[in-house]
Amino acid sequence: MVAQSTGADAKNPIQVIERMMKLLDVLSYYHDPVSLKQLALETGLHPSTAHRILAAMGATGFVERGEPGSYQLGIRLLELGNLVKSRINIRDSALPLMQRLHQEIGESVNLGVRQGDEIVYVERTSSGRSSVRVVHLVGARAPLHVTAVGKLFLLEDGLPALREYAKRTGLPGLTPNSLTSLPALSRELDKVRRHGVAFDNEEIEQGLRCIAAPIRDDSGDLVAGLSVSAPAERHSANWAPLVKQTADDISAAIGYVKPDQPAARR
Amino acid sequence: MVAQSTGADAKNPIQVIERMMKLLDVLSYYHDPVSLKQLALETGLHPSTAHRILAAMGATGFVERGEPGSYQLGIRLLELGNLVKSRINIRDSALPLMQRLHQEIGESVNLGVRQGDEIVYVERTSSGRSSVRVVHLVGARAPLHVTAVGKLFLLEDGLPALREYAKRTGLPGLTPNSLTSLPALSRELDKVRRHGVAFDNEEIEQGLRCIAAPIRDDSGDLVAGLSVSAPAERHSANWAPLVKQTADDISAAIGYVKPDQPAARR
DNA sequence: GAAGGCCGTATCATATTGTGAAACCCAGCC
DNA sequence: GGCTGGGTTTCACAATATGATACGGCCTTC
Repeated sequence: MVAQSTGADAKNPIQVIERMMKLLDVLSYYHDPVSLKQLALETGLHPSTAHRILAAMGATGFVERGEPGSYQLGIRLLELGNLVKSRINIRDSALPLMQRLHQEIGESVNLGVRQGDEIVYVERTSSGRSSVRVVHLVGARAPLHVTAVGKLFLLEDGLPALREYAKRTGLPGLTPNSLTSLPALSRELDKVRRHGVAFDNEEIEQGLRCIAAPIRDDSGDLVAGLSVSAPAERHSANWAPLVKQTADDISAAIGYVKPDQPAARR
Repeated sequence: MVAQSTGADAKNPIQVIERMMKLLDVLSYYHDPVSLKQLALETGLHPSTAHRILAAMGATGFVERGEPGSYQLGIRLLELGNLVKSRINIRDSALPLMQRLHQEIGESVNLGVRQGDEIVYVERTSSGRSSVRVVHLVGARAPLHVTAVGKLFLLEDGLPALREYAKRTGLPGLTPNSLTSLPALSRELDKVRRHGVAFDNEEIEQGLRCIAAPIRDDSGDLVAGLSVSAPAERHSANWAPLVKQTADDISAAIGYVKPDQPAARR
């Protein structure tokens, strides 16, 4: 008797539910149907108990039974998942985290999405703290290759698409620092890949620098970029980890899970 | 005491889980955050009980708490849902149901997906029952406008795209019955829309008729068509409901939920 | 500004609920 | 045929979740 539970328990989260989650964890770990024995083994539950819980979940479509004694995640989860997805909204999910970042850094934090060959800024922290309020109003647009956020998208596109973009747009320069040649831009994107964050070093506007990190949705698609923009003299490269972390947090909030660490919680 | 449960219970599906599902049902019904009271009311659970269960679910990400006492479905469901989605495979899900249909009708049952301007058949029931085995081998291709399955996709595309298709392909005819003019094809698609199934009346091959119904995935996209093909003399229009039903069953199996009846189960 | 609701959360004795050892059953295998 | 090894079902037991009650914010009302 008594739970010989492997891990620690938070408070009193109804053992049944906790066990249920354990089972779902195991099921989500193996993409193929799992046998009862296996489940019982890995969760540390009695086969009997596991069976009972699984049966209950089966009745509601949480799990499906193929061969008797063989279980896998059920479509009901897909239904519910889609419901969640439909209510998720990047701006709303991002805003609180953006504000947190804004508190920490004290500079403008922006959320930009791609629209064709441009980045459009859809959200911006609007505290009055910073006296010199630089930059992008909400709704502002800018070419991909001169913005930090835009570079994230260009990298995602891959080299062939980058070439087309270059040909299509001619890579216009807005400041002396703008990267207006394909090789220069390509090298820059390589840097972005290595760092996981992108920079804009006075490429769109003199005296303005940016750092941006990618935000991905539940299917792994790059859906937005989070950027901090500040006057060049106040800019600090130390922000990079913070920006990246915040972007990751937002990604998580909208359902992104790192490819290597699947949905399993434990 | 005693469960004053509204509905009937299957066997002994662990009350807690059943209750949990009730809560999820209510949560999935309202797309916005729901208050504890509301939940308790609609599920018939004691506020205290509801609270406890919700807390447990909250600990695992099944539900999220915004304002205290305000609950909504959590991202964990999205994670699990995506896992389910990734393992779902139309062919595998469709096959058993196709075989069932094949039993009932005794004619070839085919599964076709779109590939550019063609339908390609990716699965076919292969019982030896019917001596005269007509039709499409797996892997066979055919233009959209002369196949029942193809018409489903053309209808989905809408009129403008249909015009482009017509211009692009020239609507070649394969038999005297083929519809080779835009007006004729457009009228035909109207029929498809009204009936919910599409027909092919010896349009691809003399003496061969088909009925097809649409298969949709969890996001409502048309992903395949299910068709029954038979020699014209054996063909029966009575199959239509059966084909439609089977296609609907397959859709359900891969996560499609009818738009008007959301994920709620009860 | 105090009183009164209202709603979410925490407490705790109670008995209803889920538990798990053992029995059962069904295949497949020696 | 008997045996092993899984899945499923049973059942007496007590640990478990239950829900009446109490608590504590917060807002509205008077």
